[in-house]
Amino acid sequence: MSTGAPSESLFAPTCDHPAAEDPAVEALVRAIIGQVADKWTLLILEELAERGTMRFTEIGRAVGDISQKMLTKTLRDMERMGLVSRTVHPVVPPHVDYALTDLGTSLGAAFCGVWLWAAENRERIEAARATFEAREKR
Amino acid sequence: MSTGAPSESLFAPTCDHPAAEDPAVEALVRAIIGQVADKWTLLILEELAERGTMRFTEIGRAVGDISQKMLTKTLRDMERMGLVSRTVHPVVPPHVDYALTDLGTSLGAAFCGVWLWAAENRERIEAARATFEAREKR
DNA sequence: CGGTATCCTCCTCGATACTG
DNA sequence: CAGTATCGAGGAGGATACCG
Repeated sequence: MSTGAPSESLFAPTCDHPAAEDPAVEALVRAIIGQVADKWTLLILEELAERGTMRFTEIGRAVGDISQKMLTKTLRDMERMGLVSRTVHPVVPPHVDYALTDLGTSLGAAFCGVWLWAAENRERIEAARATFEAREKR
Repeated sequence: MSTGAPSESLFAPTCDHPAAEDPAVEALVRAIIGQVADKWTLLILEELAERGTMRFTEIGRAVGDISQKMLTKTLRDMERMGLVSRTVHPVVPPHVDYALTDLGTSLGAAFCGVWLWAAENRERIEAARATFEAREKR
């Protein structure tokens, strides 16, 4: 922000290799991150974290430009991992509520550092990109 | 610097919506995360964070099962974003060194929270998956 | 309303071959 | 050693139509 030193003490200072000790664990962790770091997952996570319980189409509208297929798929995957809970109210017309579990909420908190990093360093990245493009042409 | 960042210092523990205030910023941040949360990017980031300066084939060997194409592409993308620096030593045979920039190092630190989350909650996720599969069958 | 099923289109990614 | 160029398979993801 005002001074340098962006976000050093948000979490553990260095975090050299959290799960790198066990290659099997690392592979699993990597797989988890791969699924969790999905565009739609992140967006849905955000919306649910902000608004609490939401209905299917409500999430679709909030996220904006997501197809029904991707919305269903992403919600299922999140449910499968235990990030969201799905509650069906047996009425007509159907009514299905989605909400973050504790696990989902904690994931949102974990991603906070990355969000802040991206927000803080957005201009730096754009500048780097411009520099790279310029150097590329020469 | 930042266009109208009113120093929102009320980013308390939970980090509800870091950049959600400005949709344009959020879109850019999302794009950044999308690129940064790539499987190979994460792995290369890890290796470079642990070992420091490395050469092209050295990174390839360390990461393990990455094709030359993906290694080149990912390193270029990371360089483009200013995450790594690329130094060519004009000798025969060619010698190219890669190292994390300050930005790259800070990204590694930011991702620390997610790594820890994934490592800590690995078993919980696997349990949730098992539960989901079981419920699916009924 | 909240899905599932089908088709179709990019676009990523790997394998292979070649080069300075 | 450190790439670039080309091809081809496969999966991600959108559009559309239909169902409980």
